[in-house]
Amino acid sequence: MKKQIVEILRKNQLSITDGRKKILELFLESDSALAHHDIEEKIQEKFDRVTVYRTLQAFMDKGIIHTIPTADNSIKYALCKDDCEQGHHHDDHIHFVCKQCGQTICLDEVHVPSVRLPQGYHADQVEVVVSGLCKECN
Amino acid sequence: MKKQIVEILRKNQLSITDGRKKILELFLESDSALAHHDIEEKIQEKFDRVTVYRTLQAFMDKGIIHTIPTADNSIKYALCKDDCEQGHHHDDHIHFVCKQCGQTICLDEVHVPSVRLPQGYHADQVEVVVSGLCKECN
DNA sequence: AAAAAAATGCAACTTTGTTGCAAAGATACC
DNA sequence: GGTATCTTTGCAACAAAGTTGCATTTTTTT
Ligand SMILES: [Mn+2]
Ligand SMILES: [Mn+2]
Ligand SMILES: [Zn+2]
Ligand SMILES: [Zn+2]
Repeated sequence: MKKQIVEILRKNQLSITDGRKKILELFLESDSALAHHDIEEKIQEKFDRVTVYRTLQAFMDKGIIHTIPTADNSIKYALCKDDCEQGHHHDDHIHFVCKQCGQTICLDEVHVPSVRLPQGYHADQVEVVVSGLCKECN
Repeated sequence: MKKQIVEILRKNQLSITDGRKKILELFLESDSALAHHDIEEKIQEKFDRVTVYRTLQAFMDKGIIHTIPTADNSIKYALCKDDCEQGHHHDDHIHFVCKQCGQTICLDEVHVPSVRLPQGYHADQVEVVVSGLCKECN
């Protein structure tokens, strides 16, 4: 695990720091997406709030994590499983938000459906967020 | 128009106040979704920030407007065209965000596709947000 | 027109996010 | 390993966004 973490950081040309290792570990351990707030809560050692922001930004830039849109002003972040790179994400899976337990989950095996847009529109990216009851809560 | 505004408020059992009339007018006039911030900008008369929050909340509760999730912490709001009521929204259309002009648009004529979830999951609601180039910017 | 009910504005506060800069830490090179 | 260089961190100070209680104003009801 520790090995894998350093591996990922190195592969992405990020210097290996305690904060980055810890936050990346959090993502690797978690099976649901994390908001900035969740990260600050879950980290026992305290890293400055600003560091967490900057780390998330760095991970985003490198294509290590991706965002999941929400309607409550609390962007969620999750590991990219696919081959995302520096500046280009290719996460084409859908996301699930459980109304019971509140967890946000990447359903990597469910690909985003293709949507037919009206004449003139050009789609770059399709985000699908399904809410309801998850496997556990159902 | 003025007539329609009062009509909508009355139908939803909201008392007719200047703030609500003005904000509802804004939504009726706009062809793109509005964030809280946009509303404060567009209103010339100044209503207190808190009033705007409370108005949006009231409109949401009544099913007059619906939210559109974003990945940048700026929830967008738009009029419900369908038959949304007190507590139950039935907006099953997709949303489009233009990367050029930044506008968020309800594509009322494009229904959300059905997604097949893994065993055990139960979907209540499907949100689809497509981003790319809009009709105008393409 | 008066009474009752509801919405507003204000103040005070909390939470969230941003920026510049000095200190600390990581990497590269010898 | 030891040192120079480059990067990251924490802190402070700030800005923006969101919440709550309460007195005043406005709207609705009678
Ligand atoms: Mn995902
Ligand atoms: Mn819509
Ligand atoms: Zn659940
Ligand atoms: Zn556009």
